[in-house]
Parts: sequence; C-alpha cells; structure tokens
Amino acid sequence: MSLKHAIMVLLETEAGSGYDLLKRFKQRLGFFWQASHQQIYQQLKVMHKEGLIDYQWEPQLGKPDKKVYIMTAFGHEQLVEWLHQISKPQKINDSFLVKLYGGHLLDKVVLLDELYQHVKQHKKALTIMLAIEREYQQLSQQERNDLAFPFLTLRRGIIGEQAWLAWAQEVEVFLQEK
Amino acid sequence: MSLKHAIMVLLETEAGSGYDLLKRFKQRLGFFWQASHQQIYQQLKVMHKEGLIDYQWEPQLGKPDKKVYIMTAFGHEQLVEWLHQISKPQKINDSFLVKLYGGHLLDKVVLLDELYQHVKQHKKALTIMLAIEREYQQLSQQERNDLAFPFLTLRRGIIGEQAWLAWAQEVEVFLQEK
DNA sequence: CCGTAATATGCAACTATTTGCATATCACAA
DNA sequence: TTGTGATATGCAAATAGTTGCATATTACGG
Repeated sequence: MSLKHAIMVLLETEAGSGYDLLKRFKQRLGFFWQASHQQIYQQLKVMHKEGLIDYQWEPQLGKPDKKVYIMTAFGHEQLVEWLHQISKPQKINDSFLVKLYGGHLLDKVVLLDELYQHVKQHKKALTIMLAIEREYQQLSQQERNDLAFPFLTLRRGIIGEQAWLAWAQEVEVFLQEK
Repeated sequence: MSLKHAIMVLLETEAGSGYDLLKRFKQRLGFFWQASHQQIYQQLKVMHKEGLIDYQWEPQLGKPDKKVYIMTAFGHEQLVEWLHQISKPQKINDSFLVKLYGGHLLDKVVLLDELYQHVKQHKKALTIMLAIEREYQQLSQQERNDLAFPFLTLRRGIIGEQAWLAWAQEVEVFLQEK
C-alpha cells in the first residue's frame, strides 16, 4: 500500500493537514496518485495510530481549526526503508480500453463521442502541466534544483499525455474511416 | 467496477473457463487490465449468481475438468448497456513516481538501479507487443478487420511503452549528471 | 438574513482487491 | 515412485478504496 507512503513523501517536505494534503494530491500528484478526502483522513488516522505521524490542532483566523500532521522519527525511518524497496510495476486498469477491445459491439459514433470526451480531458491536463513546466523553466537555478525530482514526475505526466493524444489520433482516424 | 465487464467482453467473443480467462487477461489485456486468478474466480461466481453468465462442466482428456462459462442474454444486454456509458477517467497510482517525487531522500545510485529494473521490464513488454504487431500486419485483410479493435488497444500499449522509455531516458540522464 | 462556496474533518456501509492457503488432475521425466 | 509443472478451481481473512452521509466554521454577495 502506497497511499501511506505518498502521504509521507508529502509530509516529509512540509507538515500539513488532511485538507492541505488533499490539495497537494490534486495539484501535484494528481496525475500519478489519486486519493479522495475520505481515504486521506482514514489513512492519517491509521498512520497516527501506527506512530508514523503526529499532529497538533492549529487555530486559524477566518477559517476552521485544523489538525496539522508532522512526520515522526519512526515515520521517517519507515519511509526511507520503503524508498529502498523496489516498487511493483504499476497496475493499470483502463476501462476505456476494455470498451474499445469490444468496440465491434458498439456503434462507431458512440465510440467517437466518448473518445472526444476523453481527448478533451487529456488535453486539459496536458495544458495545465505544460503551464507548470513553463513556470518551472523560469525559476532560478537554485529553485529548479530544489524541485528537480517533482519536475521529473511532471515530465512523466507530459510525455504520457502526449503519447495518449497521439494514440487517440490513430483511433480517431480508424473510427472515421470505418 | 469493470473486471466484470472485461470478463464479459472476453466471454462475448468466446466462451471459456476461469483458467482460460486468466490466460487471456495475461496475454491480451495484460497491459490495460490486470486480474489475478482469485479475482477472476470470485467474480465469475458473483456474475453467475447475478445471471450474467452460465456454465457447464466440461471433461477434458489429459487435463482436469473445467467449468466453461458462456454469456446469457441478460449478460449481453447488461454489457451493451455498460458499453454505452462514458467510462470514468483511468485511475493511476504509480508508486515509482511517488518514490521519484521524494528522490532527494535517496541516493541516486539506488534510484538508477530501480530505474534500470523498470526499464528492463518495459522493454520486455514493448518487445512482445511489437512482435504481436508484426504478426497482425501479416494477417489477411479479413483477419485484420476482425481484430481491428484489439489491435487499437495493442497500439495503445506500444505507444505507451515507447513514451515510458523516452521518459526513462530523461530520468537516466538527469540522475547520471547529478 | 440567507444562500453559496471554500475550508475542514469525519463515520459507516459497502465493494473490490490482495494475500495466503488449499486441493486435485494429469503428463512427463528422473 | 517421486517430483515438477501446467492445468484447474476455490475459500477465508485482511486490506484498500468507494459511496453516501454528516457536520461545522467563516467569508462574501445579494
């Protein structure tokens, strides 16, 4: 299970509440790790029980109080241990491909329709990532250095989306010719 | 849940036992839908209870008997209905990227080591897919037509793996320069 | 004052997946 | 005859993830 470790990687850089983490997941890890707020809150509770993290209630002005979590020494140790283990290959479960596999059971217009919707979403994601990439390029040498690893994961997102869109082109041509 | 639908797409084309399906998953859907034998047997049981599929024990020569599942009319109906619904965007949970995101916590040699292992696996997968592609290209027009949809999913796998490897190159260069 | 949206946290029930165990048939080779 | 490997099916327990519900604070605009 790696939601736990994804949370620790985030908390290692900077302490934060469940809500903060939710936003970081959405903004920074969204294209390679997705987690709902329920999952995050549940996991934080479990991790606290396991002694991986600790927390403090923090009052805020103009906002509800929040529970700010920080890594414990034990948590740090466990994270580093996990980082040293080879991760299992990513599990892919893509239902659009299942659908396409059985595409002969469907009208091509229905498939094209769905394809367009997916294309739209992938283009949107790519646009956002390219904007982040441009911001990154304009940072100072020092800042770029600090963010080098997150930047590599962003590159994965960009390359992945471009590949997806190139493939979608092939599918579109096929469906239109058919 | 789409394991159910992946199974139905497979059974729609050809009846088969749990074990047959397991092999089809591994050989044909492996790069976009992964399922263990336990998952498949459990799901078949549930699907039978729901009336989506039916089965018959089939004795075999030189092999243990098997339960051959076929689609019911109801199953077909439900599958077609599912095919008409827009599928949710694929959920990605890639722990190697989590690790890379926190790469500053790790020695670059450890990361490079792991990268090489992943590269090896992705190259292997790509080689297999390219071989299947070549086989496909040599089929008759009629056969190619029958397999056009599975072929599109194969293309997704090929393009995806090529993109992954191109990205891995970037990561390698970065880690070696560092 | 009322509705809406962002911020903030959580429970309970259900569904899906993984892990570990368990068993049995048959072919083939040592 | 003993072990190995492919074929074939499954249960039970644990873990992980989803869905639906529930609540509260504060800002801001109408």
